[in-house]
Amino acid sequence: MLAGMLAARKNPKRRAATRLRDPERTRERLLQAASREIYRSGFQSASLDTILASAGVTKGALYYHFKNKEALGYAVVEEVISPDVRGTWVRPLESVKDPIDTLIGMVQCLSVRPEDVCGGCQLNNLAQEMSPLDAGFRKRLEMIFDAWREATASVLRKGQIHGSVRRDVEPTDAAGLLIAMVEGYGSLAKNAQDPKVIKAGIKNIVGWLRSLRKPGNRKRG
Amino acid sequence: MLAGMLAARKNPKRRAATRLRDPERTRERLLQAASREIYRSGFQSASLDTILASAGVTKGALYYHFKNKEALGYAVVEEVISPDVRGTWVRPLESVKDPIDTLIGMVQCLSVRPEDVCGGCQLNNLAQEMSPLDAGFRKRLEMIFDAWREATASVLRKGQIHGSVRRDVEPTDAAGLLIAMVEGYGSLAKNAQDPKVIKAGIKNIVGWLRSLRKPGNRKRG
DNA sequence: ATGAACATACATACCGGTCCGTATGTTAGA
DNA sequence: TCTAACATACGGACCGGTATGTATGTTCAT
Repeated sequence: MLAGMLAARKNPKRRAATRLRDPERTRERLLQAASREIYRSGFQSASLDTILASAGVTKGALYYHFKNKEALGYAVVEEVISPDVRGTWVRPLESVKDPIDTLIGMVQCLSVRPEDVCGGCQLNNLAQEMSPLDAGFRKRLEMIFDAWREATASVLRKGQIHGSVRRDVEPTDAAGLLIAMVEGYGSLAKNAQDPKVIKAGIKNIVGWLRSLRKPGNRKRG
Repeated sequence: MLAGMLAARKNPKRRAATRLRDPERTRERLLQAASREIYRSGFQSASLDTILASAGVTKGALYYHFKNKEALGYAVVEEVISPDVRGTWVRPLESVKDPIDTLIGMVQCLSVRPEDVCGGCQLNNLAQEMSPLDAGFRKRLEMIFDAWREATASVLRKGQIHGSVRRDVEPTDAAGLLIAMVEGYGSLAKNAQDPKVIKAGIKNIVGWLRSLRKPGNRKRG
């Protein structure tokens, strides 16, 4: 046990002993490289050779860790995109006081960096490309959308109970509309290749979010 | 001219004399076939062979009428998608009485046929795929979006003058938001592969459109 | 009979995927 | 403890299929 850890100190200065033969790291590098390449080129046009070059490994490594290109894509959805969306749109909604303020803050945190705007939303990109073509992608992506919408609807319901959200708001409808707005503006901005579109979108979405607040509970006048 | 030409009348009864050698028709068939194949598979994955088989011609005809695949794609944007969007979202706004009612009617006319919902919006599909990759596509598609937004904003401005639209509405912002909602719900429905998503979207968009109406001008209580 | 409007055949490049080799770790028996 | 035997983790050549694009032949229309 101990001997194993200390073993093979051949080149103490070069190569931190963990560089070679680190399968978890290799798999993670493949996932990240695939995520980037899919983000740039779409799944169908994503070249495995490009992914391999970016990850610094070869076909052998890829097909050891993943059955095929499709499985690699599924893994990107489950292990890269899904955690990302959860961290951005679901976790911030747990244990929250004012839902509207929180949602406004999240929308205002949408990236306006040109690189992000021009590339679009990873989730939506893949959904648009693959959902009509591949049920495996579709189901995995729909689970992410569902989690996003349900988390938003849930926080709106809590707000209604607490009294900060209008009672005539349908939480599920409003959550769906919010997501449609976010993705819709993301699409327009991606096409325009211009962060100004997203900035205008944030302003308008925030305005709509304010309209969900119960009269008399306004934080800003 | 009169002599010599025995001209090989092999099959006089088949082939109405105008079927063969109709370059305009050939070009149009190529455009329509390309439009369908691009709609199904996206531009990058659209196969020229599939397009040719669908159009019933061969490579020679394609490369006689179009310089390359890119030029064919551009022509689809300009000669198929652009007129389609104009007919659906721009022309109905010309010479209109109540802008809100008209916009509501247009949104309610959004197709809920499974085939259309599952395939998504031609315009948005191409924009999402190609805008980050090809400036030629991007500019052509942006012109279409601009025309759509400007026509909508214009009709809202007229409504403000006429008194049917609230004065605190920013026409350009509202037009952009409407388009974002339409495309956003279209994206969600395409991913869900379920017309119910679009139906819910129509309901919510219509509700938002009603909120733009000037108080006292409501057509419906 | 001459150019326009195609059809045919082919060049070339790249794709995902397979196959086999090999270096590295791990285990088991003497 | 040494090592044979095996499992793991890759490297890299190679293959069939398909992609766009080209070069050239053929036919129709005037």
